[in-house]
Amino acid sequence: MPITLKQLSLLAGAHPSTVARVLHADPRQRVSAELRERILQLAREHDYRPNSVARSLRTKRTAVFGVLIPDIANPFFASVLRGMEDAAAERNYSIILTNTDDQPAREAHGLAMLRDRQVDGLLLATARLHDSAIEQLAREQTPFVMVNRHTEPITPNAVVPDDYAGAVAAIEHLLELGHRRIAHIAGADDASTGYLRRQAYLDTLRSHNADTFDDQAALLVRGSFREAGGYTAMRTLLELPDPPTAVFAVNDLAALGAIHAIIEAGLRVPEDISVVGFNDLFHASHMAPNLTTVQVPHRAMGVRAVERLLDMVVDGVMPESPLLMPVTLIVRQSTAPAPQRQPGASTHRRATPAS
Amino acid sequence: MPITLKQLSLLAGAHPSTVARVLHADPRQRVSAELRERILQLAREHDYRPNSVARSLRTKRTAVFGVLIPDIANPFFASVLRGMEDAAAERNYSIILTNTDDQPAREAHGLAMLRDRQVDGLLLATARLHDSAIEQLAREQTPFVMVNRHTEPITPNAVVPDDYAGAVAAIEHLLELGHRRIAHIAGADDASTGYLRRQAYLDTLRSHNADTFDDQAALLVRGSFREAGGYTAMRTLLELPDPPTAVFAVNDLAALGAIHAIIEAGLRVPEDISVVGFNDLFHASHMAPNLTTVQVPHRAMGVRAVERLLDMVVDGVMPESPLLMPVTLIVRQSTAPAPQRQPGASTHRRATPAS
DNA sequence: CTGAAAGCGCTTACAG
DNA sequence: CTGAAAGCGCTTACAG
Repeated sequence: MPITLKQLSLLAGAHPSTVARVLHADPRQRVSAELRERILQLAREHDYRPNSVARSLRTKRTAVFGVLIPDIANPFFASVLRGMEDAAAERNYSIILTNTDDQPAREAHGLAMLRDRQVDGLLLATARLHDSAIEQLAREQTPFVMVNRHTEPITPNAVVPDDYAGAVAAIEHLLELGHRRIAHIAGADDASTGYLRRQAYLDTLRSHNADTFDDQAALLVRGSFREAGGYTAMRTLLELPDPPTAVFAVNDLAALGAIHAIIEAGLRVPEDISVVGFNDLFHASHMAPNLTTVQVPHRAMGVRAVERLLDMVVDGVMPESPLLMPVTLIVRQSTAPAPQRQPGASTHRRATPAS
Repeated sequence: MPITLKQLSLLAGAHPSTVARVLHADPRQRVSAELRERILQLAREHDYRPNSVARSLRTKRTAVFGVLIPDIANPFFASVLRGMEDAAAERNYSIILTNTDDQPAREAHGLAMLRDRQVDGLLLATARLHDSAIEQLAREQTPFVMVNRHTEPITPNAVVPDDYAGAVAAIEHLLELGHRRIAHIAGADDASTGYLRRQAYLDTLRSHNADTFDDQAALLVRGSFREAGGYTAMRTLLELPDPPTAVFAVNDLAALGAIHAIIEAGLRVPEDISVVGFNDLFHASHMAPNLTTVQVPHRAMGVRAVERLLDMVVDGVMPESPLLMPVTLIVRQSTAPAPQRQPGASTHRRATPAS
């Protein structure tokens, strides 16, 4: 059992309030040097540590932030969380984690639990473009920051990748390689990431080929943010009479699934089909082949989100505008010049064994 | 501002203690049906939710577990944490996360912070074989469970992979493939994982070749649990006059680094050198080549650890013996029969281009 | 069946 | 310079 303030004050022969003042190094304190020394000495001897729960009840501050994340086992979110925890620890804040699996019921449950625990603010990596739970938080003036995804229209308390610019860079890279049949494996379009990357895809292709481009005919397939979605979407694309020579996947996991489908169909990446991902997951550089992708500064995004939340909660400073984290196209081995299509050549040709 | 119990009791025209009893569905409660209904109704209307901080101060229970993890950005620990959070949420417990980067100072700081927050128990993924911080916790009777690593000798509050059996399976697999020069890239030997996997390596080779085996001459190199360590260790091995034909790495990250070094040297995996990892990381199956590895049930390990801690803290049930999670050798593409060594053939030969 | 009170361990405005 | 008191929002043993 750790020692309490009261016990300490008994030992020191001083009133608890005096002890508290000394321990807080209250600037207005004017305690005699001798008494202060005695108190400090005893606190050290008995390793006195204030009970945060009691302090929180009194001060109405917990120094805890609640985090809602779809799935911490997804390495992207793990990096973001690492950044959050580092930035929080720096200011003696702690992080309580809740996984939601993108299920509104789990989100609601997590939010309620976090509020019951009186967290000082929330970090949400779960925003949908129209998100009633988040609108509710805004109405209640609960301090929160959105990370990675934002609601529509974007608000100053958002810290997100520059999805649009990243997707434009990816598509332009493919165009420069000579690709003309460029597909997009889209994510959920109720998430800003999925929506913006898809929009950038459509806009870039349209502006590049204003005369003939037709949104309806675009090689746009709904996938998901996960591997299985990328796999299924790619199979759909491969069955087209005239399949794409390049694919921009909404993220690295979907790209991974797409590559599986391509290889399974006996085609090669990048010789037959180029693939670009998004995020630059921990292992994007270890995949077969190494993935060309749009790098998002995951960890820094977590850091910045917490810094903004601390500004709001501790310093009362509201952000003026959303923070778009800069992204970078990293060209690796999964993209190559468009193959020369021989008219009439089978698009389902087997990869010729190299030997 | 959420409503408090006191405000609610005013509205109900009943005493706070009565309201509390109704809300807790106290079995011994014998409140008139009418009053109970009125209170319940008002609580619903005003969305009354008890303040956990106040409750915790009173009950001396926070329903929070503290977690010490080396690095949540490591996908292995991310999976473990996911399991922990799932199992905790099931019982309305929350998780506060602290990253330590395996630095004792950060561990001490994290532990102090978690204790100040009055967590009900600790989940430690940071144990060293001789760990004074953990010995201290044991002395103080703080409830805690060790995950993935344990102190020496192993105690009942440990939930760890069956490291020894997994490593034996890996080595036997290589022996069956005809390998005789089998190296080990070891991890830190002050961690049970590193220590046991190394011991299993030595024991298995020794028993397989009792006459000629010499511990001192074993192809044992100190690496680390991270990629860079595997890379450096492999380079050392490749410079030997008679390099190994197979390598058992202490974990998948080290295996990844080793594969880099092998490929960089112009050799092939598995044709020239077989590689086995440990853990089966999320991306072990996506690496080039797909990694043969010992699968550890990461998520389940987190779940079981929390269940044990809940048993201890909530139900007062102490575990009788440590829990060794079963592991499985997964044979993929990074292992193959030992190459036929031609006497005098250069071991640093370039891979012959396949075409 | 319900009320009144104590108290968890702090912090802080109020006195003197 | 330091003490005495109130109170954060609960829970629970004690009365009646």
